[in-house]
Amino acid sequence: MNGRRVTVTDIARGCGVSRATVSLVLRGSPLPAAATRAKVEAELKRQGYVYNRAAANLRQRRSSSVALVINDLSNPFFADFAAGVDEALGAAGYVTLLGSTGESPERQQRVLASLMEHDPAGIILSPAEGSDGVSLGQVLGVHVPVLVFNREPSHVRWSASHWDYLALDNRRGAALATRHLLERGHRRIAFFGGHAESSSCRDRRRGYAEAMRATGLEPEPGWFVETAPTRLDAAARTASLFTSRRIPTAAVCYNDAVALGLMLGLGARGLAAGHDFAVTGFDDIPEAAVSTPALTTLATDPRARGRQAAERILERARRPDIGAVRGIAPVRLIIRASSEANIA
Amino acid sequence: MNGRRVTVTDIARGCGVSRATVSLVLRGSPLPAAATRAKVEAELKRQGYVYNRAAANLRQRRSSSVALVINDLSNPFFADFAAGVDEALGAAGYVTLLGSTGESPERQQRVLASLMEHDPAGIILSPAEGSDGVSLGQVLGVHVPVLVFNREPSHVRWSASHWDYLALDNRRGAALATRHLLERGHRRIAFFGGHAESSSCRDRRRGYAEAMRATGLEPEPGWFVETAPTRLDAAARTASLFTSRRIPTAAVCYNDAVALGLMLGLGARGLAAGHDFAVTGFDDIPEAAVSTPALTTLATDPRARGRQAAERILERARRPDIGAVRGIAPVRLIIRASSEANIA
DNA sequence: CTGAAAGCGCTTACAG
DNA sequence: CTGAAAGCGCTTACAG
Repeated sequence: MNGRRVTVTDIARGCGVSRATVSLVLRGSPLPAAATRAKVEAELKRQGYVYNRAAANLRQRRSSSVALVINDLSNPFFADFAAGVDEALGAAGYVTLLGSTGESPERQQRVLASLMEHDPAGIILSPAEGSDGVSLGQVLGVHVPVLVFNREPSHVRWSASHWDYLALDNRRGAALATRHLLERGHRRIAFFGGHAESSSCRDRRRGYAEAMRATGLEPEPGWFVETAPTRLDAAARTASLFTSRRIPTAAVCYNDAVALGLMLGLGARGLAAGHDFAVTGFDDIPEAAVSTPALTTLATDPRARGRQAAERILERARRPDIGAVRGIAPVRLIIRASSEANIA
Repeated sequence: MNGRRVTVTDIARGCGVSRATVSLVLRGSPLPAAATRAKVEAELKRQGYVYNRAAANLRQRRSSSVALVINDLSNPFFADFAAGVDEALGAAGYVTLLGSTGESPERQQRVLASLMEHDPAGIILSPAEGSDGVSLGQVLGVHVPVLVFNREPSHVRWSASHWDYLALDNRRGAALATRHLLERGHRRIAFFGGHAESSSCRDRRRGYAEAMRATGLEPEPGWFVETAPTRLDAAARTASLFTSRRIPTAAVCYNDAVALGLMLGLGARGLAAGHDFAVTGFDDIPEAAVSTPALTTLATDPRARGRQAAERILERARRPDIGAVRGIAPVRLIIRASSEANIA
C-alpha cells in the first residue's frame, strides 16, 4: 500500500551487476553468463520486481497496447466481439485499452482523444451511429493503424484512406433470409426496421431487394419500414406493415432486436409469429434461441470477428507499409420456428 | 503511417519558447503570460501535437489507467458491469485496461501479471471460478488497490487483506424470491442449481433456507440440486427434482441461466413453468423478459455496480490510507409469469 | 514570467 | 561478457 516500486537499479545494486546486465536478463538476451543470469533472476524474485512496460516502451519507441472502442458493450454482439479482440491481443502480448461511446459521436471524439494519448499500436473502432469520418480523421491522425468494424462513418473516402474496414456480409445475409422465405412460398415480403441511412441497413435492404428481384418480384415502397434498431421502437411501428395495399405475409428484419419487437407487436394484434406471419432476424443473439417462437436469424460469430480484427491490426502495426483492406465476414442462416408460417 | 511523433521539443522550437513553458501551457498552469500561451497553443494545433501520457506518468510517478479483469464478457451481467466501470473511469480521466480470463484461473494469473506491468492505479477483478487468493496475492503484490467483485476467491483472509469486496446481496435476494413463492402458497420449494462451493451459491442457499425456516419449514436435503451455472446442465439435471420423497412445486434457481434451463427441462417432462411449477431466477438478464413464460427474477443493475466499483477504486488510489471495505449491493425482485403457478 | 538542468525507469550502442 | 553514458518524452524545482 506504499513505498517506491522496485527498479532495475535496485536489482543491480542488490546483486552487484550493472543496470544494463539486469536489462539484458529481463529481456532474455543470450549475452549474460549463465551464472550472472541466475544471480539476477534470484534477486528479481527476492525483491518482487515488476517490469515497468511504460518506461520500456518509451525508450524503445514502441507500444504494447491496442485501443478498442465499442459503441455499445451491453449489446451481446459487441460484447462477444470485444471478448474476441481481447483474447487475440492478449495472446500476442498486447493489452486492450477499452473505450465505450454509448452511441454518442461526441463522446466518441473525447474517448478517442484520450486513448490516443496512450499511444496505442492500433485502434479498432466500432463507430457510434452518426459518426463523421472527417472528425474521426482529426483525432486519429495519420500515424496509427485503424480498423473500422461493422459500419461506415459518413464522409470517408476509403480509396484515399489508410483505414481497414471489416463488416459482416450484410447483403448476402439478407439475401439468404429472403430466399428462405421465398422458398417457403411467401411472395409479399417486407424489409422491417433499421435506419435507412446506416450502411448496414442499406446493405441488408439491397440483399433483400436483389433476392426478391431474382425471383421476379419487385418490393413495394410500403414494404420498407424504418425503425430505431431496438425492440421497443420495432414493436411500436408494427402497424405500419399493415397499411400497405398488399399486406405482407413475412418480414426480413434488420436485426434480432427488431425481430423480437415485431413479434411482440404482432402478438398485440392477435397474430402469432411463425404461425400467421413469418419473421427472420440478424445477429443470432442468445435471446433468439429462447424466444417464442425461436427466431430464424443469421449467425455472425462476433467472437471470431474480434479475433480477426485484432490479428489484422497487429499485422498492420508490424508492417505499416501494407495497404488498407476491406474485409467481408461470412454469415450463416439459422432456421428456427419464427419463419415457419407457410401462408402463400 | 510514418514519421516521428511531434514532441514538446518540436513545439518549443516552433514558437521560440522553452520546453518547460510548453509543458506549463499543456498542463493549464496560470504561470505563462496570455500572449505566450496563445502562441504555444497555436503551434500545438499547427503541428498536430498529441500528448504522451505514458511519458508524463513516468515522470510524475502516477498512473492514468485502471485494470478491469472480467471472467466472462459474453455474459451480459458482466458486460454491463464493464460498461459501467468504463463509463465512470472515463469520466474521471482514466482509461480502462481490459483483461478477460474465460473463467480460467491460470489465464487469470497471466493476464494479471501482464496488466501489472502497465502500472495500473487500481485493479477491479471479477475472479474466475476456482480462483485462489494466495496466487492472486502473489501477482497483485501489496502496492495496488484491488476491488474484488461478485465472488470470493478461496483462501483470502479478508481481515488481513487490503482488498475491497463488492458483492450483490445474494442472501437477501434469495430470501425475497423464496418469500414470494411462500406467499403464493408454495410449501415444497427447492433450491436449484449452482456449484455449492461458490460463495454466491452458498449465500443464496442461506437466504433461501432462512426464509423457509422463518415460516416454520425445514428444507429437505433432496431439495438442494447442484448444477453448473448454465442452461444446458440445468436442463439435464431437471429430473433430480422429481426423485425426492416430497416433490417440490416450485424452485428458487441459482441464476437466470439455470432457471431458463430448468424451464426447458420441465417442458421436456410435459410440465409448463408458471403453470404446473413455479420458477424464479437471479440477475434479470435480457432474456428473462422475453422467455416463455417471462421469468420472475432479481434485478441487480450491473451497470450501476460497475460505476460504484470504479469510483471506489479511484478513491482508494487517491487516498491509499483508507481501509478496505466490504460492500453489499441491493437487489430488486421482478415478478413475472414464471412464478405464477399456484399449486399449494 | 521564462529557461537550463535533472530525473522518472527503462534500453542500447559503444568501450573495455 | 559487463559497465558507463546517452536518451525516450515528459515535468519540476531552481535560477534569473
